[in-house]
Amino acid sequence: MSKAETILQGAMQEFLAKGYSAASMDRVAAAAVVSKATVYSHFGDKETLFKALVAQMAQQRMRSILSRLDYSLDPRLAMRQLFMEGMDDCCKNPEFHDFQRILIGESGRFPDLAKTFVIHMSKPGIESLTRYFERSSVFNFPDPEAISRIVVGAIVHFGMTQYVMHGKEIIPMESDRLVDALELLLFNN
Amino acid sequence: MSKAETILQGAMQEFLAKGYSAASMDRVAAAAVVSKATVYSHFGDKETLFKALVAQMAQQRMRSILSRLDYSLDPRLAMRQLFMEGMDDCCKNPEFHDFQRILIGESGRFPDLAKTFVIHMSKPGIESLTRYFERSSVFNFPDPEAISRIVVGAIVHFGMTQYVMHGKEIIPMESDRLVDALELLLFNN
DNA sequence: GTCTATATCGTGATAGAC
DNA sequence: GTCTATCACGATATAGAC
Repeated sequence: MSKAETILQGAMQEFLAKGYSAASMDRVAAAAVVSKATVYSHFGDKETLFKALVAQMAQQRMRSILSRLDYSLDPRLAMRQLFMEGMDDCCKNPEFHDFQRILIGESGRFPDLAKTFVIHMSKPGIESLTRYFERSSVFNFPDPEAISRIVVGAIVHFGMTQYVMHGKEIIPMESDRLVDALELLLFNN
Repeated sequence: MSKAETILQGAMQEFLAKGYSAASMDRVAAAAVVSKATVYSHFGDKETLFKALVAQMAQQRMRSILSRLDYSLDPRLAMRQLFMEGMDDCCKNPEFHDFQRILIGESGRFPDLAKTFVIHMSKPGIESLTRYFERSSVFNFPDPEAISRIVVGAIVHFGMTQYVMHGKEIIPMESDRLVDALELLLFNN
């Protein structure tokens, strides 16, 4: 593994755990088992390192979201499968929870990072589902993109409330119930 | 205005703009036009001040969410009105965007604050809409609470993507389209 | 390229006068 | 209760030896 990769890995630990401002370059170096000067020679400063890290994480996540839709399956099954996988992504992945925390938390001071996330994750996700609605003869939505947004929003927000915001015990709900309800709405029972 | 209120107002400025870690007690004192020692004499330390501030903001927001549902209206109109108001809350309110950023951003290190938000805002919102679904004879959802979550999630996530995450220009969409689509799904045409 | 050692500054928090 | 002045610390960033 190259030194730059090692540093990024150390940075991931530190930034995901502490957020941008509270993260310490000392601890980044320590986690990467490298001197602090080495960190600064590879990435110019804290902000640059942070942006490189987020770009890398977004890229990794992007792969997993593409070509999730199986056009050969029965639409009802294809949707169920997609919703389930989306739920797992949003719910069973503590590292992704931290990623959301830091991205949203810093979206005020790092708007470009937030936009990168929207461009590489939200947009492709919404668009591929929209295309599926348009192409499948089962659906006849007057505004497929709006429906797509409702579906994605419902799933993402569920993971957000239950896990990122620790609402799991306060307003408990099995993710299957949300998937069933989505199916009911989309297929009109 | 009492000194405690003055301090909280200064703290709001600083914390909403910078987040928890990057916020400076010096600047809080400066914004409140008070000495730093005065801040510390009223609120013991930075963490306590932060929690007091979030509690106050949550309480203020809570009021606006209660009793939003008009049972005397035609369900279709009542829903439209509710969705529109929810959209405005989530979209047209920069201060709320910052509030979401900080709450979510710090939900890892301040889980109690996140839970407070869920208890006082998410839960009542979802429950009151669920009750409406249950009581209105127009709807016959097998799982009203799940439907309620879909609706709330779709609206909150829309504001999140378009405004908090600056996706407005990247994946543009009028909020009316989402409201129309929600109506279509709920009323089954 | 990588290290050790250091410069410089802003931070949270407090002591003590009034 | 409120101020001024200050402390001890850890932060980002860099200089210079190897």
